[in-house]
Amino acid sequence: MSTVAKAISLLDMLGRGAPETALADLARSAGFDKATTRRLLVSLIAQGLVEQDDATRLYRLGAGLTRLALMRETQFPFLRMAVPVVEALAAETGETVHLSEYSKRGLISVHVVESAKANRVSVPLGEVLPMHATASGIAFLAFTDERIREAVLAAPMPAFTRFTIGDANTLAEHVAAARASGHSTGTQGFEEGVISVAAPILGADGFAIGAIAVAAPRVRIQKGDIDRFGGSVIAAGREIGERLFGRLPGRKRA
Amino acid sequence: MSTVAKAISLLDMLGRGAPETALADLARSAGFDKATTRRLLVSLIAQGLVEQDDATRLYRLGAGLTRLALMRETQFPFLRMAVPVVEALAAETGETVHLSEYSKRGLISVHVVESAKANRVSVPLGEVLPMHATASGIAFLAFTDERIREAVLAAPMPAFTRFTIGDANTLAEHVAAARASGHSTGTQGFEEGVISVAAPILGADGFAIGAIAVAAPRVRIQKGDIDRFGGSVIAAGREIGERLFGRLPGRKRA
DNA sequence: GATGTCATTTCATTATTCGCAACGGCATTT
DNA sequence: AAATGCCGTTGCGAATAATGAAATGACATC
Repeated sequence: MSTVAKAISLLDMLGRGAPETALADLARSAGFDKATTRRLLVSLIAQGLVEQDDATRLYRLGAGLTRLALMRETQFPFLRMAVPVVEALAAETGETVHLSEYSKRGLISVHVVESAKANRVSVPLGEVLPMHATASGIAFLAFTDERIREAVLAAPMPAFTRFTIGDANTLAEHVAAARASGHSTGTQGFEEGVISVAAPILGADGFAIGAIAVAAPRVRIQKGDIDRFGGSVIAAGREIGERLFGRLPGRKRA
Repeated sequence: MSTVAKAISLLDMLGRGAPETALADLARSAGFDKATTRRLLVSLIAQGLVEQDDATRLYRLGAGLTRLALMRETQFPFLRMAVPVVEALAAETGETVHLSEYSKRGLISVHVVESAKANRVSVPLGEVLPMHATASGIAFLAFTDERIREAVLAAPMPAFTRFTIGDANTLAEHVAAARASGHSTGTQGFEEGVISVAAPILGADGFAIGAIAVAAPRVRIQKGDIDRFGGSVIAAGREIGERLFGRLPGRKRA
């Protein structure tokens, strides 16, 4: 494990739990020696990625992360382009809508608009969505590079509910159906009682870079709702792609 | 120089220039060997903080940064609490308003609402504002921990314009005036033709954690505008602090 | 006042990182 | 077509940075 990987894993741990963490807790859950952990934190503090409370000695994520994320957003305005579309879709459907972006680790939920209804689906920001267990993941897989798809199909598929897809064949069927129809459906695969409908967001090269999804409590879904949501998320996903890269991204750039 | 410091400096370079950078350029401007640079990038890619275009081999900042920044925002909702106040101040003043947060490197501008007027001040997101050359920096210094203030007063003060404050005595005077009045004024110290008025945002311990500022073209500022803006930014800064930490943070936590 | 926990520092050992050099791919130039 | 130059990538011995055990001091609890 490289030193930078260790340092970044500390950032992950700082992000996971409470807003602030003690050195000993961090060292314990990371599995590093206390001295090692502290040296890594000192390096991260010097770069502004971590801050330490002067009084309590507790560590927390630093503003340097916000800075880097803003610089990325300036270079590639994913949120600026996508958020209005997400809001519109949420208004149209009245259900929770969430937007996710591909990363090595999985799909990262980067924006959420929750339904105004009392019984609604909640999605934490920054959460990593598993590819095999969510509508967003399946929609993404259906339109991504073959190597990524094969890697996910070959990887283990942890079960989150008793409905989670657990084998490569079933997953491949769902992916094929999504590629054919342009949208995917997730039925309680990640959380019980939740049904989602998702569509991919395509990049300049025609491969998926993320997904947009409508998520609603199962009890509220009527016959026809899924098809209606499907058409809406497809349109929304396509509009985001067009706003980011211009009109009509085809399979493979010209 | 620690390995993690090198890796993070690469993230900085990726954020600075064009949206995508080649390995050779990165190695050159960072001063690392090509092999070293690449190994660091590979580590960063594995963690999702950097992405590489499969076709062009160019590197760019990755979605993992957005994830970490969102997790931080979840733990400490600075933007969620502050943005509405920034918007309100922008609406009230009709000028550009920007919000910044303290970091080891300087004040990071984390949100900007630009004036609707044609002649307006523009502030790039993620930019690091120098403490000695901006109204925000002086407002921050006036209400920060003594050690941070002394460190800035002792540090070199690069000149950005012919109006930039260049010596510790002058800066200390401005800071003292800001502490007395509750707000600061920046007169073309960072960019010519721009006047800013700023107030601190105080944390739970009574020390500054950031600043909020109104920035307008010098030619539009009338007599009385500065005092009017001063009162408004003080109120806005205080409201952000209250929204974040509850009512009435005094000097030093009880 | 004793005990336990915590953050921080030190130091010899070890493992990781480093930079040189070489290779193959690709484009432009001769 | 051959040659040149630049690029990204990889291998290997040398150099350096990271490591973990242990010691220290501060703090709170018992």
